[in-house]
Amino acid sequence: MLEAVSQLNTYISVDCVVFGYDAEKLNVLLVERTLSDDEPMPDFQPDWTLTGNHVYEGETIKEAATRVVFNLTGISDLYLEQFKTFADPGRLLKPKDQKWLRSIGKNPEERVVSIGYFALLATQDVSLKWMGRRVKWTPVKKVGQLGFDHNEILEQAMDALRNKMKHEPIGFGLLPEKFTLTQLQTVYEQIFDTRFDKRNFRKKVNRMKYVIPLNEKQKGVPHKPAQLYMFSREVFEKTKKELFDFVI
Amino acid sequence: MLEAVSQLNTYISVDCVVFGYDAEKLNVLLVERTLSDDEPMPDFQPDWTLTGNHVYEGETIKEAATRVVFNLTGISDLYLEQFKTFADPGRLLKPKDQKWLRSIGKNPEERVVSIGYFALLATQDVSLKWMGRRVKWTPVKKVGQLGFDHNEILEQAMDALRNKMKHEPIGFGLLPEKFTLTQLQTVYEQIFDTRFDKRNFRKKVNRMKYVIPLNEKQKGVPHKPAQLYMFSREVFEKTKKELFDFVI
DNA sequence: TTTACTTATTGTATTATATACACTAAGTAG
DNA sequence: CTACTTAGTGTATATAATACAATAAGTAAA
Repeated sequence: MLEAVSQLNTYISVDCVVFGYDAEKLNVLLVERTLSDDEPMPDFQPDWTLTGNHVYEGETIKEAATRVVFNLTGISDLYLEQFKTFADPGRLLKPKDQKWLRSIGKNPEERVVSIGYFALLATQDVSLKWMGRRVKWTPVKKVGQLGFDHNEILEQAMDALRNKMKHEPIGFGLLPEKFTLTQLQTVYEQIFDTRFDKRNFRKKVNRMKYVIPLNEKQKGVPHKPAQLYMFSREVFEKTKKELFDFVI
Repeated sequence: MLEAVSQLNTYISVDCVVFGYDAEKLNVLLVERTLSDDEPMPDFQPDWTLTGNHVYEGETIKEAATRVVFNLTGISDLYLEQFKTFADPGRLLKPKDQKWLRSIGKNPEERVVSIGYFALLATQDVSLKWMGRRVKWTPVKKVGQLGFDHNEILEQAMDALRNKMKHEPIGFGLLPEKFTLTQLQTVYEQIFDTRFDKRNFRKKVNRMKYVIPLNEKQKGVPHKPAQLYMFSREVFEKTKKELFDFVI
């Protein structure tokens, strides 16, 4: 991955909401926010934030987001989408945020624009990289109070994810390359917090010619093994219908 | 409208793609880019750009976008949506852009983040305000080369508009409050560059209980006057179906 | 080997929506 | 009253949505 030699821009950052699905639930990647060891600030309790960084001069914002995700996961080939930008005055004005900004030598008055990206992957494809700070998966439903305005950013990312998933075949980004139909159904049930009828769900998938059955079955399960499938974006692009599937 | 006393931030701007529909075609609001009169730069030919401005310190980015649109149109109650942010290095590096930036005393090296909004309105509801620069409606299909990276921004706005219109009832934002079904159909035909069957289109609209017939007909037309309708967002919110109208 | 257990897989009937297609109705203008 | 223009409507067929329950294919334990 690109290792920019140029300087970090101080007022443009990207925040990445990295969603990881683990066959049961949707998780989000968080990093611990601490002060550097030599900072004498005993009242600063470490807490958690989304992953993000400022952009290098000379780097595009998408490159910056890709770099952030790559540095933590080692993955660069994933679904990554810019969903919203956060630039309001007051977004970094909580006392704890101000304290942290000062501690790393930033001007806490400076207005920082943060461009939000969300990324999708299957947690089983990832081993988290230690980048000098603790990193963890947290179930989205159990995320507590985050640093900065990151709870807001996470919420907006969830909205964007749900919206996109309603109309584009991106749920596959949360599954391993080979998956079962039950796994696929469960992804949608988890994210939309609902249940579907199995037969009707499969009828629907059946019509989608880009969900392709493989000559392979699940292994190592203590019950009837399920058929494995893969997603083909190529077939999707070729077979998708245009229009009149729209709302007025 | 808010008249900020604070200073303009130099590196955060909003660009507004103001779409106006005029019963025939989709237009976009452009402003002329000139040098101030006392600038001795005879080789700078005026050209056109989208409408935009930097944000005031203390102002949210949505407020800034609302202000920009209000100042040109006098309208503040319209559909306005953040669709994408443009912050790549090199987006303002064309010689003409550099010349212009220098002429207004900006550092042309500074990296400027521009947050893109698009807005919808019916041109007949608007009388353009003279803000010291020429302003005009241009048919989207006839837009030539714009200043800065505004052709790129316009294209992305069109993409966002089409996408949103496929799944949300926002087409009404381009029509006057009372409209005919033919007008509604034409909006969609223009924007998606296609034709629909009149009977099928009306059957579809008929099922949408939030498109409400009024006790009123078109006036002053030299043929059978059409029934007028209105859109009710309230009814829409109450009657919209949840889920399973999704793509896997 | 048999039984219990678990998850995978499948079909039918009903209703709603999509699509293709052409004629009549209600105005104005001359 | 005739010509012109746009508004408004119905039917038949195919596809998709929805509600609903029994059988199949494995493993694990008796």
